[in-house]
Amino acid sequence: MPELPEVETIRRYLIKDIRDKTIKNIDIKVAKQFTGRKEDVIGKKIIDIQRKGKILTFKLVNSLTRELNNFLYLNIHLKLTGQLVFAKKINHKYKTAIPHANSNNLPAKTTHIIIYFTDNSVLYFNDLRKFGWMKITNKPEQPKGIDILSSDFTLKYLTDLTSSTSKPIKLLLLDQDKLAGLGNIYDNDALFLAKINPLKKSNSLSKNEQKKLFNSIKAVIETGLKFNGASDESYILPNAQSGKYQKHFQVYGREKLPCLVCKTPIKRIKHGGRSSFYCPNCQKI
DNA sequence: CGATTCCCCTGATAGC
DNA sequence: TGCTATCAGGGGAATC
Repeated sequence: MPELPEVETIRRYLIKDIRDKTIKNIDIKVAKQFTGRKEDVIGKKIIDIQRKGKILTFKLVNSLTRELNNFLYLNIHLKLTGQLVFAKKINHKYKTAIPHANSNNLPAKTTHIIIYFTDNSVLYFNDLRKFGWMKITNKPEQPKGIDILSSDFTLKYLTDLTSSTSKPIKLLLLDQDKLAGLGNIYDNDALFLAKINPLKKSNSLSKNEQKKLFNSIKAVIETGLKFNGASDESYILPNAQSGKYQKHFQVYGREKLPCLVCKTPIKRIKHGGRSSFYCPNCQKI
C-alpha cells in the first residue's frame, strides 16, 4: 500500500520522466476515479510534481501562453492498490510482469486512467480495487497534518501531538490530518523500533518514549525510501520495478513469526478497523 | 469533540 | 468443481 516512502519514490522517478511534458489527452475508463473536467488540463504542461503525505500533485501551467500566475493542479491518491507506470511510447514492454496486470504490457484490465503526452509517451494509472483517484483543483489538495519529511516535523511537534489526546498511539499516527505520511506498514514498524505498544494511550508516553518514537518514525521512513518502498501487494515504481522494503519489515505482516529481537511470536490484533502487529515482549504497555 | 460503524472494491481463501 | 461467505485496508460519511 503506498505510504510516504512509496509515494515519494514515485515522485522522484516520475519527475524525471514527465517534467515539462504537455498533456495531449486523457482516457478515463472509470469515471468515478476522476474528478474535474479533463478538457481543463489538456494542452497544459507539467512543470513540477509535489507531494504531501500520500497525495501526489502535478503542477500544471498553460504551455502556450505561459500564464505563470495561473496554475492548475492534478492531484493523485493511490490508496491501497494504485499504480502509476510510465512508458516512452505505447506498447512498451516492461522487464517484469506488472502486479494484477498479468503481463509485461499496458494497458491492462486494471488500467482505469491513461494520460497521453504530446511526445507520445504515456502515464498509466492502474488500480485493482478502484479506491484511488485523480482530481483537478486550483490549489494543491493536501492533508492537514505535518509531512514527516518536512522540517516542521520536530520532536516538539510530536510531543505536543501525543500529549493532546488519549487515543491509542497507533491510531493517532495514522491520522493524516495530524501527521501526514504513515500508513499501516510504517506505523507498525516505527512503534516496534520505539518499543511502544500500539494500544498505549498517546498522552501516557514518557519523555524517552516520545523521543524514541520521533527517531523511529524518521528511521522507518528513511529506510523505506532507501529501498524504494515496499512492494507488498500492488505497489511498483513508475518503471514497473519492485521496491524492496518488504524484505525489511520489522513486524508488519509477520504474525506468528519470531520477533527479530527476542524471537517471541509477533501478535496481530485489530483495532480501529485495522490490523496491528507487535511483539508482546518488546512492546509492553 | 471523540469513538464507532459502514462503505467503496476485488482477489484470495475457507467452508460446504 | 463451483458456489457462497469472509476478509483486507485508506479515508470519507453517517451516527451516537
